[in-house]
Amino acid sequence: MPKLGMEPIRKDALVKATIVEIGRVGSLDVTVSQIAKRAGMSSALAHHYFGSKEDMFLAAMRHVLTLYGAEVRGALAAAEGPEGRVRAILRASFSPGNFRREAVGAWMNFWVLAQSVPEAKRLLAVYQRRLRSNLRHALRPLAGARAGEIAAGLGALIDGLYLREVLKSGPADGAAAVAVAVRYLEAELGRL
Amino acid sequence: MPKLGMEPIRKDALVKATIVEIGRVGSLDVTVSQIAKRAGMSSALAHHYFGSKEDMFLAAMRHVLTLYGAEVRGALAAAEGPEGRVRAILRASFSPGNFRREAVGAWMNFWVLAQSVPEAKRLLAVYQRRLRSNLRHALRPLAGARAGEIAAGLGALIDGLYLREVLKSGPADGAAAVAVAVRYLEAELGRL
DNA sequence: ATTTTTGTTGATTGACGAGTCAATAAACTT
DNA sequence: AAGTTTATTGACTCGTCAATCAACAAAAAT
Repeated sequence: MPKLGMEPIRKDALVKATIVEIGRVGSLDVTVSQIAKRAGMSSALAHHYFGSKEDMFLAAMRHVLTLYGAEVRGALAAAEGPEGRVRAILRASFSPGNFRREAVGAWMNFWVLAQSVPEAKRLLAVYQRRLRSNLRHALRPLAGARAGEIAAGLGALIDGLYLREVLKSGPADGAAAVAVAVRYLEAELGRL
Repeated sequence: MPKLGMEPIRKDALVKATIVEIGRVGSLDVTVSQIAKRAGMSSALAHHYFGSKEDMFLAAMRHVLTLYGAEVRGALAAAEGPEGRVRAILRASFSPGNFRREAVGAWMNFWVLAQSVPEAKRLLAVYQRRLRSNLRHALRPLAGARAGEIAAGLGALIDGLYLREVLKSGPADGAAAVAVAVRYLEAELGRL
């Protein structure tokens, strides 16, 4: 009994299912059938809405990046003062949501995807540039000419702390990650 | 014309070919045939020496970790003074060899492998513990009680800088990575 | 009322790939 | 010389999976 206007609903369900499955399996070795099943439809329908598995992956990646972008933007809007802005970015980057099994798995594997799929590489590069630009902008009033260098360090540190979480068996600890990043920031600002 | 004592030679060739292929393809989606071909033998022989593809991956991972460990140990032996030891670890971590396409690809994908293969996870955890222990030990005389925290940050930073290199199209720049890490160190030691 | 568009799936195709096996050959052992 | 161990591969099995297709159903348009 086909209701109309299913396309966006189906696509959305597929994108979310893709992320969950990648996180569950821990790699991109997920079949379209697995994803479709979790999204409550046949694999044929998945192929109908997305032309290929790769398109599904890319859509999932855009979704994760969009969520993250929105989180950062929201945190920035509510922040006050230069330092508040930097801390807002850090808090958004290490929010509990970003440390959920699926999110971390998704990021990790999108990195791998970027190795072989140019469009994935492009998307990641855009995200990295934006993150760094945000950091640099927020740091300018605090660190002047050194803002760029500090932003580079902070950006890498954020990614590195992500990686750490992957290896831990227990529940991820975003607070600890924030603490490390804030320490670095304080050190760079000469407040030790 | 089978010469005897081929086993170690074949295994070695396979391990190296595995790393190269993973780096070339950019994911773990390499076939045993590809690896075997690059190593100059049939896929059947690869299966003969390693029981399975997974065993091949694990052997390759051990190889990479062993190389890195040896590099760090060598650099430490030649270092003088506490700060020299920290810098030695950084230099070893960001040596040109570790930034070659294959090496970076290998590391990235071993991280993914660790998600689904417990033995891989164990190996990576051992490496991480050792790196951190080395850093902490070297930092103790410089930072006292804060050595642990700083080591945690530096360890994550090292991994994060790796990730950055993956996205860059041009040749990797180890020197820039070292510079960022050293900045972090200097900042934490309050020498800005 | 019938044609078109949208939604949906079971069944199928076609390719590919991990792992096995039988067979062959050269070296070592007795 | 006969037998054993090691090296090696082509051919094969068996499974999996992305992508396609034919067919069916319901809403919209004509």
